[in-house]
Amino acid sequence: MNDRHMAVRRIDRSQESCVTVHETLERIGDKWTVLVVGVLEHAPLRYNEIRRAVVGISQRMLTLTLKALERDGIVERTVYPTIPPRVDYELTELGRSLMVPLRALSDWAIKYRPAMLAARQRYADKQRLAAEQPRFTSPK
Amino acid sequence: MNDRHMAVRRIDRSQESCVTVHETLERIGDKWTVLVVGVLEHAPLRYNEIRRAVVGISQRMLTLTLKALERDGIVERTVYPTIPPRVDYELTELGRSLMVPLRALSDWAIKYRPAMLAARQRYADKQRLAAEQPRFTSPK
DNA sequence: CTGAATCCACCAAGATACTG
DNA sequence: CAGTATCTTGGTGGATTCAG
Repeated sequence: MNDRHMAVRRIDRSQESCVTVHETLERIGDKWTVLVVGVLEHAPLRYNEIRRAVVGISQRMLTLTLKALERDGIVERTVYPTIPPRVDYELTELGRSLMVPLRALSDWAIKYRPAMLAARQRYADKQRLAAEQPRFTSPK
Repeated sequence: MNDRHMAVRRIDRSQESCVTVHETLERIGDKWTVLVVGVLEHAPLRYNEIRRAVVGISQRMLTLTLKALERDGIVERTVYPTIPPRVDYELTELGRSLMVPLRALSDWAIKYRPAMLAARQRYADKQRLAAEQPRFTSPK
């Protein structure tokens, strides 16, 4: 049994954790979640404060995102029954713990984004060349 | 100027890194990327080996995912011009560096998933109670 | 075996208007 | 101020077929 077979085997064992990451990413990998969590990192904010901080988010999406975050215990919702009503959102302990891997991802993104963009550029150039000079590679 | 104003101010400064995480998550937060990267962690694999390892992925999605990963320099594609053709995919150095924050996220997911599920359960119970016994909270 | 191409269903998400 | 409700749409992803 060669390396390849060993590797394919090993997939089964690591599949579990892969799926777990996948599920987590499906949860927080949507369009707005990390942005909302991000603005809540340093202090609790009110509904409209979040709305202003997360540029471009619609009311609907903010409400849905916050509700999902509340449901999963990432943020806590506090209602002050005043007039006008006031609702604060703040990260829970669980939410703050999420900031750790998020920061790791942030560090990676900041460090390697240039490399990614460079790779993308190289790929684009390669594609462009292949399209412009097909006679060199596929002399039909 | 109180804490809240300070916090709102600080958002501007941290906005940049938040957006960076957000962009990265939009890139790898899709349905299949992490799963594909996951199975490639330990060894290069051929197209159909990946297909079998990532249960449920369609040909189309695998091709699209691999192409995007190749474009961004996460995986490298090697063609062996044999008959039948053989194509190996393996993580690049950049791809392997991505495994680090991914593992951090994995650790978080494994550690706190129970807490998340528990929170979700509590939320569901709370909703159910509010729906079943509206007379206690909103005596219409 | 490794794709590319086409068609189609579904859903996330935006816009808008309304409410307590 | 803090949401809900409804409508609409662009894009993601699945199924299927064709090709080198």
